[in-house]
Amino acid sequence: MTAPRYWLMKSEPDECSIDDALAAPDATVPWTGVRNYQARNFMRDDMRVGDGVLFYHSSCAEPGIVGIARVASGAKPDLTQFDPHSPYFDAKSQPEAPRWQLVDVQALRKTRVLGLAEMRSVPELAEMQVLKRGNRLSITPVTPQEWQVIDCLLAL
DNA sequence: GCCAACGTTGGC
DNA sequence: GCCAACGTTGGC
Repeated sequence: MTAPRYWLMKSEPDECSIDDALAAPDATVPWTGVRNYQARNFMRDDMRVGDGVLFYHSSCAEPGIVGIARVASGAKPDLTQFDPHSPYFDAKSQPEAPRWQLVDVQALRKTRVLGLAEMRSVPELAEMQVLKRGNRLSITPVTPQEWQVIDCLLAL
């Protein structure tokens, strides 16, 4: 597959909000906690440093896109998988063969909240994976066209 | 390899 | 809190 250049990445604001990311050193955070193979594969196989990221808040009062970020590193092991005290601990993952990988994400700017209802109201965004019924994937590719439309909407 | 049961995600 | 949708597990 050709590497997409744009992504949407979900984060629960209770865990890591756009404000948390912007407040981190270099505004950069490791994208910990992904425990789904499809999402992991996107990070491991398809992301490149500099790819555009739509920072999305999920499981919260106002779900939606809340900021613009970029992929800031290549894939590396998610260390929380080896930490017995972490909720993301995976007893079946061996340090010699880490099962879960992550990338660093650098927040670039906070935007207004582009909520799901508004996204659904835009025909050009109808095919976005995050809007598909039953979608649960925490990382999804975004087309250049979708990126451009969202960029315009965020400027409003 | 099938598939039922179970656990999780996440909007509402 | 509800519940639809989906992924994973494990018995067979």
